[in-house]
Amino acid sequence: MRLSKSFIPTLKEVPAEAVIPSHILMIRSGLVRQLSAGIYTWLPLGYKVIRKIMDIIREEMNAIGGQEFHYPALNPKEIWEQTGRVEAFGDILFHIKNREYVLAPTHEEIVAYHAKGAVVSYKDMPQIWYQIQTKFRNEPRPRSGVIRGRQFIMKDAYTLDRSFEDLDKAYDLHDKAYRKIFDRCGLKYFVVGASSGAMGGSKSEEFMVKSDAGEDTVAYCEKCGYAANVEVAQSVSTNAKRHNESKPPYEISTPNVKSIDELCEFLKIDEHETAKSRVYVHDGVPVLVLMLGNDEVNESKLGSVLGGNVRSCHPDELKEISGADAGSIGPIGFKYRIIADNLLKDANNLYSGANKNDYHIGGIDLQRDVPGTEYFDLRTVESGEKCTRCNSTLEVFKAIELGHIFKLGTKYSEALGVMYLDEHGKEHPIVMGSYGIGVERIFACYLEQNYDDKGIIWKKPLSPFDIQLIGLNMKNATVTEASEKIYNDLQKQGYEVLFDDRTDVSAGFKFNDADLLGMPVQVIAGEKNLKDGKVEVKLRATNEKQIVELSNLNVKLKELI
RNA sequence: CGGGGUGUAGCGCAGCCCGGUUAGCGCGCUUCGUUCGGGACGAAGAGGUCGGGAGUUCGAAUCUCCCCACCCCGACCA
Repeated sequence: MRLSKSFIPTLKEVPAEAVIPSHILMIRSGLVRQLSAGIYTWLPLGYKVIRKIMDIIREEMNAIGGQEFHYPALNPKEIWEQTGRVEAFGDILFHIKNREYVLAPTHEEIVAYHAKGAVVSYKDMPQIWYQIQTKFRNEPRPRSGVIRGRQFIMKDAYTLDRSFEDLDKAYDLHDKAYRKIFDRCGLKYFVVGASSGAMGGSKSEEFMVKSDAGEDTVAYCEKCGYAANVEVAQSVSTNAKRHNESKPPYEISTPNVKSIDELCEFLKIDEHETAKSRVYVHDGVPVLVLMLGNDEVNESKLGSVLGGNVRSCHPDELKEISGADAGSIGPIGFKYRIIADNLLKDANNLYSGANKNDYHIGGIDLQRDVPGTEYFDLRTVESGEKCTRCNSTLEVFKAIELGHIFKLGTKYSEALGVMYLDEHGKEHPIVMGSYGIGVERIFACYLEQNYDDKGIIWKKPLSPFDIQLIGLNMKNATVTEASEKIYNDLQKQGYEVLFDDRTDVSAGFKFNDADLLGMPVQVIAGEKNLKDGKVEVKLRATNEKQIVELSNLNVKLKELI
């Protein structure tokens, strides 16, 4: 493609609305333009990359027996009501104003609808149905460029099986296919076991990429591959001690001592001798949560332990509940339910609040003094703690979810009555699986992982072009003739070439544009080298440059690409 | 939805606090000339409902009120 005739609006300056590297690069290199919050137009160069990603996904989905569909984005609301998901999605679901339609945020219902009455025998299964299509979600806050949009491209696949055993097989096929897809795209990713939430299924895995732009926080062990959302992650941590001798509880005057740090400083004790108190309200009833030292309560873990409705207590409620303000609350004399983190199990000689302002109590033996205490894992894993599997060091960081695979089970088939007959003529609901990949997220994650201060660094699989051919000074006849010939030759060799044939742009400008756009190889045709029958070949990734005989160019490129 | 910020030429910004000619600057764009291997130079140009509405005032980009859009943090996130 000729740059002089292409719409590739590169920008020298950083657009105000872009903050994260991938978003900045997409806009600066003319790949994408924003239309509205969370809604983007893919420009030709960007769409070329999108198509390459989609092709890789297609090849790998077809390889496991997937059949490509194209489901409608516009769906009758009625079907969504039958599965209760109009309510479940709430404001996230886009509603059409002048007809009873919704814009599909995913397609379980539609797959089940078409399977009904059509996939009727155990002989009709297994099936893998997938599509690559635009999805709509009314995100309350779109952000991070294309990473969280209101309209986005998703590959979604659905499996239909007769049994949970067969679903396991379909799930494993997708697990393997996903790894191939992300490997081929050149991404560094990891896999997290996750809870499947409102999708309504059992087992699920998330494929994730480490990134500050991510929306999830995960704990990851490089050594053994343990990865978990911090909402559920666990680590090896040291329990509070149980000393041979339990001191009797005694009150200590601690004027103006509120935090654990202050308490340790005031009493010259170690954090591990203290229990921090947090009060929550669970379905209207106060609960005291005790944590060892300065450990933070993990509210997701707390939520799943307690169930129901949990909120942290307002400061002005504390006095009435406990008799003291924050900083002086503790288990002794607390009149409601008390739960504690596992690390505090049966600890003694602890210091904690006295439920009386400016007083703490020492010599607390949880076994003896607070016998009703229930113990759970309630703490949040932090970077540097040890992995529960291999005892190596865990790292906690933000990550972007690229793909998610679920074992759905029979939720949708039962809701919509999608049944088949087994070999004994007995009726069963079809067992479904659901598997998504965010196409733009692959794009954004690739950029997050492959750029430098000059711009994008493409590798062959996703690069919109293999080669950027730069004709320097296209007003010079030698350069024009030679570069036109090279352009034709390279294309005949089967390379995708972006030819910078602009006549009105200086050399430096072309070099910088080429580095910004980031094709893996640059072929630079200038008067200086052409007069010796040579061109310069530059590798974008390493900035390695070599002068190559024109006659040897094809051989050289074969080595490089 | 809570908190913070921004909105002035295609892009990036100044001007606003303290109202007063014809609203500026850089980049980009057009024309001509020069230059031609690391974001060239000169000259001449085009381009603006100052986000929208209402108000205060002799006079509003500037002050007041309402609304909208976009960005960031949080909540939310099958």
